[in-house]
Amino acid sequence: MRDLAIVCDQIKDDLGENKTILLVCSCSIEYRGRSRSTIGLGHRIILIKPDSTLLIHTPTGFKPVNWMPCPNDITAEIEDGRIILYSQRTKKPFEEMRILVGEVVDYNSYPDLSDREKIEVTQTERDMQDYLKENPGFIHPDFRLKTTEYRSPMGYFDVYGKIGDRYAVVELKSDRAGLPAALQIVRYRNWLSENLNQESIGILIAPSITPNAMVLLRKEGIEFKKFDMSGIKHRVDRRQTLEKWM
Amino acid sequence: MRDLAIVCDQIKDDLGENKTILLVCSCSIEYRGRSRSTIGLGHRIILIKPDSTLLIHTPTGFKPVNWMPCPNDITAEIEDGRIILYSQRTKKPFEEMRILVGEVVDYNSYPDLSDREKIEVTQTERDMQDYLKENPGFIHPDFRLKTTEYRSPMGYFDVYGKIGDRYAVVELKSDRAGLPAALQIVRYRNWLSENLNQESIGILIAPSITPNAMVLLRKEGIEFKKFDMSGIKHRVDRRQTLEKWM
DNA sequence: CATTAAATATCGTCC
DNA sequence: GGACGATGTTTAATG
Repeated sequence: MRDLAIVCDQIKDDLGENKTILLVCSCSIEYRGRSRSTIGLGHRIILIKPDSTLLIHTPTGFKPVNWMPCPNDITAEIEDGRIILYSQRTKKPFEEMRILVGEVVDYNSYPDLSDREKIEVTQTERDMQDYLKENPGFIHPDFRLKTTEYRSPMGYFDVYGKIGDRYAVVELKSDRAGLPAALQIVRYRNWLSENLNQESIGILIAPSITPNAMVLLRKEGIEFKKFDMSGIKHRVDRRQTLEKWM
Repeated sequence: MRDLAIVCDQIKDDLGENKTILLVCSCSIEYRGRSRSTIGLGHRIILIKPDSTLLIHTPTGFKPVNWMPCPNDITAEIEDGRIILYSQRTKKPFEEMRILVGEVVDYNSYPDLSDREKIEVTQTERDMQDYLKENPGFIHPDFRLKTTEYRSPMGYFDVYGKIGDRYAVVELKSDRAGLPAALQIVRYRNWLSENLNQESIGILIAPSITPNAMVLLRKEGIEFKKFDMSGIKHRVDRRQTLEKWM
């Protein structure tokens, strides 16, 4: 059993020096802000980053059970013989969290963690867009691109152009297209037709589509084109061995 | 500097016993699956949970830079004098990750973390719905509830009922309503009108609304009602001091 | 298992 | 700072 006062002082010091903190302990938590939550005593892993990001993980699952995004102010105090961590968000919306620490299983802090690398992600919707800019024929043999990311009052058109003398709006999804995506492209196409006072074309491009969405597209006369993400060249292909970064 | 072989053996043992693992180290990471990513050497906090959830955090920000949801198989090996963690998801979609560990800053594992508590969250959309069931007059003095969560082919109606001799669909948002929410209620109302062959009513209820969304609602003749979440009684009010759980 | 929608979603980007 | 859309979203509920 660790001496709580010593651990608490350590936390205060580490918070003051913006160290990375890993506290394994039992605790109960109250949150108030965009919503409100409470959870009773249980073992948790508490991670506090140098930027003040606060994450509390239970022993299962992907999502933290509670958290506080940076920037926020974190304080540690002893109240009635127990360590209490309090965090308050320093920008809107107001949010606050109180962690009552029970048993301290382990405490560690790290002063000098540095990470200057940026993650590179490919096979995203942006890659589809880049590919289609260079290969407009995939959309339609006669497709001529006018612009991408056009901001209409109905939402953003991912791709916008002409097929023959008709205007066409193309909606992209990097994963399976569902009802919302189908309704989105219907809405865009209809708005375009009304706005230009001329029948227009809508096309939905995605790796796959749900049955309900496909039914709607057929009914509305909108084409679905399957797009195999794994077949495209990436913006930056960094799939080398990682040796060069070691 | 720790002996890598010993650390690697420790990891193997801890993985075999489903311990909670916290590895602070520099590493580079490759991911392949729904998308594809690489990131070069940098300090990271690697958390492996007893259920095999794998989270890798950089020293900044809320989201893990890479992760693998459970269930997945994790192995540790030494290759060319370096520890390599490899994770492969054991259900669809196929995903895999390779972590090349550089400097090991710290390694800890915990065998017996137990958490049987469930978090209770209030002030969510569900709370709005419960409130409106008990206070249908908030929607309209004459509103008569027929059902909630009605599954229409256009999507789920949060609240469905009648106002006088007209049918009404109500869409709820627990946070600020934007264009997508406005489009949703428009399409629900329109589907209802077409389907019943009778002009129907749509109402959007949320704490606030974006200007674009409001413009659309006005144009479509749909009412917006402001709902102050903090004013409602919660399903279960547990805002007591946390002492009783300690 | 697939579909659907919520979430304290977070994050980036553009206005 | 607000608004808007993508995300390797995850998670829970439902058929």
